[in-house]
Amino acid sequence: MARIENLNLSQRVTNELGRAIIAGEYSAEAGLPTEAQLCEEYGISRTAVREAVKMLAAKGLISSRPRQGIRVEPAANWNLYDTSVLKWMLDSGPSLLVLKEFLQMRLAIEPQAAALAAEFGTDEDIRKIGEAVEGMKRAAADPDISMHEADLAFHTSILFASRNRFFFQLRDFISTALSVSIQHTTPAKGNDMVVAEDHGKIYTAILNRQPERAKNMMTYLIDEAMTFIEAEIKRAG
Amino acid sequence: MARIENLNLSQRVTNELGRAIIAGEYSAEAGLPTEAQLCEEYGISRTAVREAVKMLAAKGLISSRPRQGIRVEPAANWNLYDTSVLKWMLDSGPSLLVLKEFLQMRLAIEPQAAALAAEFGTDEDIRKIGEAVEGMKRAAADPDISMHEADLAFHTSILFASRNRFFFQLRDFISTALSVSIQHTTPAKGNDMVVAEDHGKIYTAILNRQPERAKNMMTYLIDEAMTFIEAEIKRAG
DNA sequence: TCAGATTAATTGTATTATAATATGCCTTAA
DNA sequence: TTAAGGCATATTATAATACAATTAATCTGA
Repeated sequence: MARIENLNLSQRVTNELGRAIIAGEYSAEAGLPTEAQLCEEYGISRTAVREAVKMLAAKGLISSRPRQGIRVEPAANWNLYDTSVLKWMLDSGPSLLVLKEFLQMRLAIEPQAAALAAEFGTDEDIRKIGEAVEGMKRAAADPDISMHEADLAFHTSILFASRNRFFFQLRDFISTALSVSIQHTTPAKGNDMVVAEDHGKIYTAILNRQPERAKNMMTYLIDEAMTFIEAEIKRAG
Repeated sequence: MARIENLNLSQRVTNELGRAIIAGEYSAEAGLPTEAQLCEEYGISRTAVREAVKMLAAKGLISSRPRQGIRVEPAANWNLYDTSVLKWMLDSGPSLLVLKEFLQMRLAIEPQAAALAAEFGTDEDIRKIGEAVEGMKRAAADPDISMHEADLAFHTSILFASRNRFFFQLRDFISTALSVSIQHTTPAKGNDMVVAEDHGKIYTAILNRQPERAKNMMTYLIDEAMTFIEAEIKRAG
């Protein structure tokens, strides 16, 4: 197995197996090879294999029992809010369908997060949102600055400002969804300033402690992307 | 360690350590004991300890590196959407604050899920929602039947009907949030029929394919609980 | 035909040994 | 005195082996 990055052996095996499971390379009926077979296949010790199996089990992908072997759990049990699981999912091809599901989730989470930010965010929290908006405006004006990064910072800062750990916990999920979304919806870099200003309106609403307005502005923002994607889905048939 | 249920050794150690970490029994600075110390403390082999450590690491609670030992990860990295993690959190005392956070999340997720169910749920999906409502009505009329169970079935069936795997994935989270909510908000069993009928209105809206109405009805339902909790928080000071 | 015992396959746990990693100390030279 | 580099050391990472526990499948006997 190629040594990639700083990951240790069991982590690399976890990645490889996780990816394969989600890609559907092991059926739910047949399950995975036995520990012994995996040892041989990867040329590693049982220790490493077992640790990988435990990590995947902890993420809900598999379960293992004596005599029965290692089984693939139903996809409904996979912890999709685990960063690794999400990554493996996207490795298997981010279809337009998944993108739509992402946007449906964002439409639930982010407007509510914006409202909570307006209600409960500290001044410092809100200042950070403002900084992100400034970053987006600079990026819109200067092609050398990354718009994507500032965009992520904006959405993450709102989740943080919601002062609700369950919302903030979704930052990786939202970031991933946003990134995938951007890949599909950004045709030209012409309207970057318009986008930045739309984000600015959300910031202003939060700054002025207007939860409903912040929520509506955020809904609008995500709905725009949704409209775009639905058109694309229709075109793709 | 007491042998509880069918869990094997490493799973029991995982539970015990997970609970302790979330209860704050190990500081982020000091971290956990070394593997060797944990072996001695629990009287088990390093194999079992390491597998527990790997599982907790997979859930974002800890990380371990050579020479450095086992560190507690910042709480922001804990995967709160993992069923076990959520359980350990509640073991450490479900405060009114957590309850409020739960309701804020439900207010984001469930109305949107109801709207999606009205738009995309299959007839079979919606039939199941109807069954859950019937179950609630029976429970409201007959004190021998569990209202709680039917209530959970209702909310879960809507998540399923959303036809979005990310919403359905939250069924454990929502169920937990709902259970905690019920423990706090159900004083008497007098208004059970009213509650069942409120749920029935959501079902009817979904059945009639009225996403906006379904969303609003669900928002109303959860807002009721939120109002109750906010009053309780104010009273508790 | 069925209940119960037996067998065998697989994971679960323990033990020991060695390797890899990273921290902090120690040495050395500028 | 201080900074760079190497060395010792603590801890996890990996491997190998042995045996125990679990459970599915098979066999046995009435």
